Order: sequence, then structure tokens, then C-alpha cells
Amino acid sequence: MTSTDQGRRAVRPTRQRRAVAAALAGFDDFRSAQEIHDLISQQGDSVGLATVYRTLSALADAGEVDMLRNEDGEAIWRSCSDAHHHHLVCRTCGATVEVEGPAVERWTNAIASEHGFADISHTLEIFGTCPACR
Amino acid sequence: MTSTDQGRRAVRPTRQRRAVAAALAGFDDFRSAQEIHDLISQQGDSVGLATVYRTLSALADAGEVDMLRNEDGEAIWRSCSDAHHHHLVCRTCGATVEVEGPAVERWTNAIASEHGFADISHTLEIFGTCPACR
DNA sequence: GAGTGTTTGACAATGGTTCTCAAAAGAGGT
DNA sequence: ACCTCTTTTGAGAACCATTGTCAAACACTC
Ligand SMILES: [Zn+2]
Ligand SMILES: [Zn+2]
Ligand SMILES: [Zn+2]
Ligand SMILES: [Zn+2]
Repeated sequence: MTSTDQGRRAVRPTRQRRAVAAALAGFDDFRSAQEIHDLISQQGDSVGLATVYRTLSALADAGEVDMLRNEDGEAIWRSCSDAHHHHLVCRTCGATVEVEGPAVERWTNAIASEHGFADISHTLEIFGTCPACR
Repeated sequence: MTSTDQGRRAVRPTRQRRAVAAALAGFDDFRSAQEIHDLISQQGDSVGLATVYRTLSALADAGEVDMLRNEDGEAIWRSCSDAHHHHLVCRTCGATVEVEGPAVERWTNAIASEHGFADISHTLEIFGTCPACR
């Protein structure tokens, strides 16, 4: 084992994981796992649906993609910037705008500690109809 | 038909709907439909699960209960106050505090119209560990 | 190339939610 | 009480996104 502990727990850059990453790079709106799976097929690649789910979950854990739930409770995914942010999402076409709200972050933390809650997380998403879908 | 159009589209106060309402009144934290169904059974009543779902959905449409999704995407329900508000929810025991954030409401609307989005809705929930569950 | 732990994918299984539709129950009039 | 019309119910099937299974394929190291 080298100093950086390579060799174990390695994440291998497989064809499948590259295909998922490529698909994610190909759009900038939120999509379901099934849609991403379909996109990969259309690009000529073939990746099992279970692998798509596994890869998306891993990327989300690594902070490379954001996962949120649409109004029907389905998980939707998108490659996002590193910084903490929220989303303005078109209910119809999925078009997404990343938004930041420092004031909101402060507010949620204040409210939580005010009530003695620890280990805070929060969800804040805005849904609407974008100009193109009016 | 009388002037107020009674007689059609009436919502009937059945035993089942009363049982769901009673169960909702019996706790002040968010619960899943299944849990509410179980609570009703424990109270001696018997209501079909489908009816529990139907009743909860109707109450949610009427604005009498709030429905949100836990971190697993499951719908959870709670009888809530009328005014628009958000929730601080204990991830462990479901204990809930209703919170209001006028500034947040203004902020989401401003962001949305700034980007030309219409027909806005938003979700904002805070999850954490309550003092009792530390 | 052999050895070893990782990754994959076809398919089954899970589990929350909705659908189906015949039977039961409320409302109202007679 | 009886009849009629509409609403509601519930047992079970159907749905469908997501996760589990596990043997075969693969990537990496030596
Ligand atoms: Zn994002
Ligand atoms: Zn749109
Ligand atoms: Zn509420
Ligand atoms: Zn708690």
C-alpha cells in the first residue's frame, strides 16, 4: 500500500461509468435514471439499468451530481457545480437554473439551532413553468 | 337544487373519513400512509388502505393536511395549520416544528420571476435530529 | 498469465401507490 | 320503510421506480 492507500477501494473507470458521465454531460436539465439509460442507448452504448442507478448514486455520494425528487417523488439527476446551491426547475421540460441563497442557508441553520436540532440538512427547490414552455 | 347547489358533489362524512381524521388528530408528527393505516387498526377501526390514501389525498388537496416526502421519497402526512409554512422535522422520530419564513417566500418568488418562470411552487423542509433523539 | 477483488447485467424481488369494479352505504324523495 | 341515484369502499391486481441476487466478465497487480 502506498501512502495514498491506492490499490484498495479503487474506483475503476469502466466503459459503463464513462458512458453515464458522457450522458450527464450531454444535457443540463434534470433527468430520471430511466431517461439517462435511454440516452445512453441512443448514443450506441449499452449499460444495464442497475448499473446506471449504481453509478448515479455513487456520483451523488461523491458530490458530482445532484439528485432531487420531482413532484411525483421520482428521483431526477443532473451534473452540477460543486458549491452548495438550489434549483429552479421547469415542471414541463426540466430546464434548470442553479440558484444560491446565502440568506436562506443562514435562516435554516438559525431556525434549527433555535429549536435544538442538530445534524441539519435541508431541501429547497423551486418548480415552475419556464419561458419556453409557457 | 338549492341556491348553494347542495346535493351534488357532496363529500360525505363517513365512518372511514372520520377514522382517518381521528388518527391524524392523535399525533403531531409526520407519518406514512401505512403507519396511519396501522394506527386506525390499533384504535379498533378498520379502513382499507386504499381509502386511507384516498382520504389523505383529498385532505391534502383541501389544504387540511400537509404531505411531504422523507429522504427515501416516501410520502408522509400531518395535520397542519392553515397558513403556508414549512417544517423542521426530526429524521429519527418525526417530531415536527412548523416554521414560517416570509423572507424565503419573497426570495423564491423573486428568483422565479427574475428568470421568467410562472406558476411557481416551492418545497423547503429542514431535517435534523431533535433534542430528544440526540 | 495467474490470482484477486471489483463490476456488471439479466432477472427477480420489493414496496409504496394507484387502479378496478362489484358490493355497500349515504341522501332524498314518496 | 322502500326505491332510486350517486358516492364510497375495499380486496386484490396492477403499476413501476428502485434495489437485491449472483454467476460471469472485467480491471489491476505481480
Ligand atoms: Zn445542482
Ligand atoms: Zn420548460
Ligand atoms: Zn405543515
Ligand atoms: Zn427526534
